[in-house]
Amino acid sequence: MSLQSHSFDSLSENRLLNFLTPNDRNRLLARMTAVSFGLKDVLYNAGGPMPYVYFPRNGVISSVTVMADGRAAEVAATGREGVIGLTAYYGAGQSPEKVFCQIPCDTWRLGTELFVDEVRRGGRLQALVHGYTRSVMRLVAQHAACNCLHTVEERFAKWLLMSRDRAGEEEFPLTQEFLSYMLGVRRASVTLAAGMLQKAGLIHYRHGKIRIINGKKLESAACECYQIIREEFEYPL
Amino acid sequence: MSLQSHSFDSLSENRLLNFLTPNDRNRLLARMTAVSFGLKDVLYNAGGPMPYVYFPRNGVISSVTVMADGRAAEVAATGREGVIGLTAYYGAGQSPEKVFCQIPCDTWRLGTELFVDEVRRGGRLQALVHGYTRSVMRLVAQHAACNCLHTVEERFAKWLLMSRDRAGEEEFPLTQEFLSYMLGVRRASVTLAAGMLQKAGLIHYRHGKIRIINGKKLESAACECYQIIREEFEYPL
DNA sequence: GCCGATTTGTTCGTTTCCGTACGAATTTCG
DNA sequence: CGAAATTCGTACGGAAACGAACAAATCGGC
Repeated sequence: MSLQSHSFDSLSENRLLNFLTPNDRNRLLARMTAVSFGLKDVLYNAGGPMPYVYFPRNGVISSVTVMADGRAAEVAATGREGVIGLTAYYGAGQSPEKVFCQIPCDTWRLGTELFVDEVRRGGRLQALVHGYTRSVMRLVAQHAACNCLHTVEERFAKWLLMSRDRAGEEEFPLTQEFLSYMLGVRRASVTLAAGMLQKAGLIHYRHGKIRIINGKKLESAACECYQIIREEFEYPL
Repeated sequence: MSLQSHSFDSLSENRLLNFLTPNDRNRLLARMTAVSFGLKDVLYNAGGPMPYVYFPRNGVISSVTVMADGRAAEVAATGREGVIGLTAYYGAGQSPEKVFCQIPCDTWRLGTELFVDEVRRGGRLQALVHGYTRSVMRLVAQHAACNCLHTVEERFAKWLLMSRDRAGEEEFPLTQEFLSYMLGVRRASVTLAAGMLQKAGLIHYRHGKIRIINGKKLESAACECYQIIREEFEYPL
């Protein structure tokens, strides 16, 4: 994690912040700090405190539910369309999930209490946060059903496409070990699925990096959940 | 679905409403109608309108995500601890899920716009709704991971216990066909799991009715997710 | 360019669950 | 009471994924 100084740009690269009026946005930015995260840097531990909320400007942040035996599954991925620490606004004292950096990213960091106060003021920020809440609930619900009903290969493709959309990149760092943790399956199952998709020419990967070759066909390989989620997050105001 | 007249009792049998001040509660009750639902009655269709919200007084309401091929999986069960139609407050024009009656119940029905206006006033109702939102997000996230990581038998036991807590009954109507729809698995898989639990003396079932015989042991048969969710909603033992 | 660490490929037997099908038991209703 | 409908038991082959282990490929640092 690294801190940087910043000038008060008109746009913030975060969708929620960008929908604010320039006045509101600048007031918030004045209280924020630019913070960057590297691969696997932890923002919150499960059951740990949430002193800050974060507005990603790029990259992807993952939230995973961890079971008692250490196994885990991702419940949400957040990019520049959202904010990390939403549940604090709804009264959570500790993070219910482990939250960490999946694709290296830059964020705006804001003290949690400041965030809560700002949202409570109402206005457009509150409307945005409420709309985002609705989208997150839909996302998690769709994942829940998806995890019951769809194969590893379909979920693998869905996951890649979602990461691409959020990061805005066709290539990003990703090990199969890591992804098996996200999907809640064996690493060998990921190898199998990855091999199929690579043979079909949809992706290319190699020692910790993966690249999407044919996004259109990859969408066909993914389950319907991907489209549903993508549409959910294309909310205008 | 049936409508009944009602007198303005001081308590409503719904946990959210009961936490309100008597004044607030009575103001809401004055605008509500008592509505009862029978098995499989539909409150909202997926993509359909949400003209009313409902505060259950007993029984259980299920929300399921339905896929294009008709298969489905439950993402939430709601009893007297919550409210149906929460997402309307967060700006949803249509229900993202199919919502229907799982265990026959009586509810208080309130016009959606009235509900939204009341919550927007702030005060204790808003605090309760926000806290409930947090709990629901946790519930759905836990289900999402659970669906990846736990067996049908574990999830079966979890489901029974959650239904019992919400309905406040040890016995309720339930067909295996119905449950297979909830769990997103084959009916034959449910038969297998049910047979195991019955042989072990934890439950007894017969032609559409199921009874919990040994709740304590059933908790051991369930995955850890059950306890986590129960604590989240602070159900009494 | 070599070495250790990381990442990926592959194998084995096993378990869980699937899709399908059909018969038996139970309940409902005319 | 008898017929129809619902619900449950079970069986089959097959697919998907598991847990574990080991070998091969690739990369980064020296």
